[in-house]
Amino acid sequence: MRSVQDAMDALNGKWKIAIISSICCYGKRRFTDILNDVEGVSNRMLSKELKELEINQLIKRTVLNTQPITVEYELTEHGNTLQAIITELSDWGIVHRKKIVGK
Amino acid sequence: MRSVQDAMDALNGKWKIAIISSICCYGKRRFTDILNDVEGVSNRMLSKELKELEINQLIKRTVLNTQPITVEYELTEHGNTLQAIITELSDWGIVHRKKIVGK
DNA sequence: CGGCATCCTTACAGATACTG
DNA sequence: CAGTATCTGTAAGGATGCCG
Repeated sequence: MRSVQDAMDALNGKWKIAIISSICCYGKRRFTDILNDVEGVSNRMLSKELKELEINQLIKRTVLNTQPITVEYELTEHGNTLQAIITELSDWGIVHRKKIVGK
Repeated sequence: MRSVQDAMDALNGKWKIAIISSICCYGKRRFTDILNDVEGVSNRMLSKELKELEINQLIKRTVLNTQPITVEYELTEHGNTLQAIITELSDWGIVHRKKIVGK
């Protein structure tokens, strides 16, 4: 019961799922890349959501020693376990949309 | 991709999952019962979230012809399909909590 | 009993500009 | 490039009171 809330807390915010999907899809992904992948997100929000995902140990942030600096984001092992849930949510979302919007 | 967002939209708000869990757990549940089940929710919020759940055809609202009136809420067939997701979320939430808070 | 109306406070999030 | 800082509007949500 509380555990469901824990899970939702880790995924809340408008962009987290899209961000995870972007990173997951490419394996590794840079800040600006994600900014472009996720339609509508601002750098401010992206920064904030990435930070929260990192705190929750769903993604890993790596600073590369280049000039100018490059930052790579990738899913952690723990982050990867989300895939099953995302898939289920996606499946249900499709059914749900058909149900509500009509076929 | 959008479908995940559709699913999240249907489940957003602070209380929806708890409300669904309450109804689901008992089969049928009345307004005040849910108000007591879900710790911290106000009648204003409960009313609002129930309405949204009803619009999304996840719950069914039935007014009984008593004095004073009684209202019963129950999950629709469509609402019941959420159980799989809620279970998965719950499982993941438990793992996640262990991971973050530490065992 | 089961809400709705109102008021009010805070959290969320966009736009823009700036920094190492 | 990868963010931070600030400023601002909106919306979520709590408290309370009223009504059929």
